[in-house]
Amino acid sequence: MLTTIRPLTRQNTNTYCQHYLNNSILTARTLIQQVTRFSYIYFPGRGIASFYWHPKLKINKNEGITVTETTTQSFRGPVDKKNVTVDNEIDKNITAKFGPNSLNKNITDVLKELAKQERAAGDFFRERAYHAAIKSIKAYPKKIESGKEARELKFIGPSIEMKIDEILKTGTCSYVTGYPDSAERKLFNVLTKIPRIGRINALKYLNKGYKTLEEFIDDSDLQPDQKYIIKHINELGEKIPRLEMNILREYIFRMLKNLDHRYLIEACGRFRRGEKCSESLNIVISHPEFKEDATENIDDFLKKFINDLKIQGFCTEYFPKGPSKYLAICRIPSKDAANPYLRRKIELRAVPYKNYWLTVLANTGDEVFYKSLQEKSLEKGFRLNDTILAPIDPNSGMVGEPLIVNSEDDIFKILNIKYLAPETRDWKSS
DNA sequence: CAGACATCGCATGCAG
DNA sequence: CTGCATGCGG
DNA sequence: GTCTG
Repeated sequence: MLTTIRPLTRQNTNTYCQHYLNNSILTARTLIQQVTRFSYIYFPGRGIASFYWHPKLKINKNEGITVTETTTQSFRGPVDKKNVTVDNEIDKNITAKFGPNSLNKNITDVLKELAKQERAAGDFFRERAYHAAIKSIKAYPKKIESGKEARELKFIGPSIEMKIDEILKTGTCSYVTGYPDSAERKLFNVLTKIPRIGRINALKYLNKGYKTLEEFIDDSDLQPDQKYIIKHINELGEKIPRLEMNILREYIFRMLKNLDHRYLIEACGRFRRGEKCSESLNIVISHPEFKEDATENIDDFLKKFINDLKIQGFCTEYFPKGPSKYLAICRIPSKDAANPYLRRKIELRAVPYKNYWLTVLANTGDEVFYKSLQEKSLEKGFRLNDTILAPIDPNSGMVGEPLIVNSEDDIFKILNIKYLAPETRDWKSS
């Protein structure tokens, strides 16, 4: 037996480092990547941008962290001249009631389309600019009668002013209609729905000469999950009605509670925000006994659980997306064989108990709301993501001890932000 | 009018 | 192997 | 795309 000879994995050869911004343990490789990629990082309350790392911090999974040599090296980016001011605008937006203001839906709908186009085109800043404009218009309590009137609002400049005039006149905008809905563009839109195919790869495949999905599915580079999704692209593209999401959720919920009533489960995403339908269901699972330092147990649990779902026939197929995260294709068992339920996408993940509410918050979204919340947290001197809520020392920029979070409300309380019900977190759409 | 705006951790691929 | 670039996702 | 200095 060649027990002494094992393949060298990349992980074994890496030196691990501690990221001073969020205390996460990263490989030196990744950390250096981050340094080069984001040459400066803002700290709240001061404009200094710096980055520290421990190149000699080594991790052994069994023995824990051993510091072989503590060299602190700092990278300094350009110094930010302007003072970071507390932006009352954002505060208002965060805490204000965000009731649907459909007075100017005719305009925002077109702008939303434009934002979508810019995203597909890869222009992140224009996409963002349109979203800012939409937000601004939604907060405006009157019906907009002219581009000039809208120009007074924040984030509306000369370009959008013109577009609004056009929208008011024609109901649409030549930038929208001017985009030909060609076969190529349609294929592009479908391709980007496939996991791990974004706009770059979609373009690459288009340039390779694929004209239809049928041709594309034979591409040898495709992974099983990609092939499966292509095969069922229409079925899986169907939106799940809320009622059905509830049944799916209930099924998993009962399975879990039968195992142990202490399991925590939350269906996040659009479902939690109270929307009528969604393309997938996003489920987060935890348990008080899920410890942060024993993630293998959590991985094992989820693996077994999802396998059980498959044995029962509820889950027809599943694809790992990481050790504690799966894409499960599920179908509600139907008594009427002639009318089976459709296959649905369920994102299942299990997390340590400490991260449960942070993960739920992050996964509930929407994107725009959560991003604002993260920005707001930084301003208030906290680091917030799906694994940590911790104060940042304004002088050193170092992240302190993670705070204990036992509910979603805790997070809002710590940040001193009024709790927002999930239903009101719909900032991007509607 | 030029430059800022920016989740970030991770996988992957390339050149040397 | 290292250094570097870049795409993706949620 | 808009905003800032």
